[in-house]
Amino acid sequence: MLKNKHQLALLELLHQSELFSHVDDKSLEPIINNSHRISCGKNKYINFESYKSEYCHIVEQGEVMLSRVTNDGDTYVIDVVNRGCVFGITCILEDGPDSQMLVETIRPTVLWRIPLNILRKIMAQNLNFTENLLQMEIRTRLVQDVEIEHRTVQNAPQRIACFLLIQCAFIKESPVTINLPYNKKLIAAKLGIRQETFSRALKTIKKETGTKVTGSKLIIEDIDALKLFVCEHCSLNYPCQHSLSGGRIY
Amino acid sequence: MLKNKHQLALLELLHQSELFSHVDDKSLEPIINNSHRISCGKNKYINFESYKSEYCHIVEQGEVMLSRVTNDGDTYVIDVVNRGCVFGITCILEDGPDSQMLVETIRPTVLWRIPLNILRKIMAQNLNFTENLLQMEIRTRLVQDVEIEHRTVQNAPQRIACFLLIQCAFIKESPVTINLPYNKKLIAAKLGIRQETFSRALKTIKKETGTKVTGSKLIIEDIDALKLFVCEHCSLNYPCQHSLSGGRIY
DNA sequence: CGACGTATTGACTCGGCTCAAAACCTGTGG
DNA sequence: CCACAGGTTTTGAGCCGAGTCAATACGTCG
Repeated sequence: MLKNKHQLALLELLHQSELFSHVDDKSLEPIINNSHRISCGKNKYINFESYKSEYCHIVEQGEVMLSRVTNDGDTYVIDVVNRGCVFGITCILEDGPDSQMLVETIRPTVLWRIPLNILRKIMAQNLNFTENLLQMEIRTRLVQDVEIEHRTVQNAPQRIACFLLIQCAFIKESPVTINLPYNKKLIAAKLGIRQETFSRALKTIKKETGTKVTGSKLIIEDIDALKLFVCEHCSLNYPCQHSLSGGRIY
Repeated sequence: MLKNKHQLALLELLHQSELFSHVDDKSLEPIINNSHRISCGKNKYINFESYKSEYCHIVEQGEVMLSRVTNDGDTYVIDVVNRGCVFGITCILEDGPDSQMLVETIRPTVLWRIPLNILRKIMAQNLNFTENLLQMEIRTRLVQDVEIEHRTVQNAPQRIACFLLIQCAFIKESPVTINLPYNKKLIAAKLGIRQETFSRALKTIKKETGTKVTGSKLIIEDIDALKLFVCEHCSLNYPCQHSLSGGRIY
């Protein structure tokens, strides 16, 4: 089967993504042939109108915000995701509930719309895929569990510090230089705090842990000080594997 | 195979539970024969020492609190569960992360310890079971999602009111009389607030919605007033199915 | 009846929110 | 290269919800 360059990019994406990495090329074929490529600029809404969806999406490039909107207009940011992330898979099983997410690009983005019934066929034939999906679902649930814990027992500076530790992943030696992955208002929203509070809390972190901040660039002089600042107030131990490893699905 | 009365009770429990209800008796046989019955009083810890568990549990009767403990001793209540609930199934797949829950009975309780490798065998043979597990895992994750939303956008009286609405399930006509399922301190903990705040917030609900409170008995005079009080501040619509229907797993 | 656990109330503190203003950045066009 | 506009971030002042600690009231079970 002849493939164009977009389809080849999709194939590579599927190979790299955690959910599809163990599926053989033959089974991926129907996905390639039936998915729809969406390319759009920043601040666009995807799939907003349809709640009970027959599609899921995978991000090829760019960045996407997943959020929920209450009936009176408040929003809560579920997560901000990029290349390789799958969302909308919640309703892969018939008669399951849907997730009612609002999906908005925060920079120019390419993503693919995959019909769920294609995935259902793969499930029926491939126990590996189903188990992999289950594994990722479990992991996502655990991360959320920890998220609730943090919102219950941690204050704003601690939550931000935890976010920073996750940004510098498994790096062990100080100093570490990192760039914030998106703007501060969005990070704040993801952590469930206001940007003003974020700004002030960052100053607290600066003072307490000797971290340097210039714009969106941070220099963590002493990573152990950061760990001391936050990891005692958590049920996990650094490096908290399943918070770090990607591969969450929504 | 001759079964004793405890084993018969387990069989009945499995039949009624959402996770196992579609599994045929022949496949349930190994569960019956290899599970261990645990009967204990209130305020006992179950399975505390072993994090990376080879067992899951199902509650036959009584009530159990699932919680997490941070390194500095703070606790957060994940859920309070009773008959039919399965927990510890998080590590059903090898090399997955464990959930590190603290499990404590809050009244005299009977539960069964089921070896996970027995369930793995059922998974390998029974796609229905695996899909059912996946479905429940997805539903649990969605409930948690809504939980995070509520902790972000709702205040204490609203969260309590939501809890009350769930208690009276699908009942549509006022007035409704309900009994709180366990003591107020624990309800408060489950909602992520202090018992003093709970007490004061309940008074607010009384004033705002005309609900009557005497001890652990509540009379909701006007269920629409309660809905008005809380459901606008939520992304779901009453009756919010997947918050209500049981069958969460942990 | 007394004792112990549970629940409520009061007084106080404090973290994070709100609203408003100022400062800073970045890109654009003259 | 500068000026300006728009967006983002920081700072300030004040408020309010929920936490804390301590005292009191209530319930229930011996």
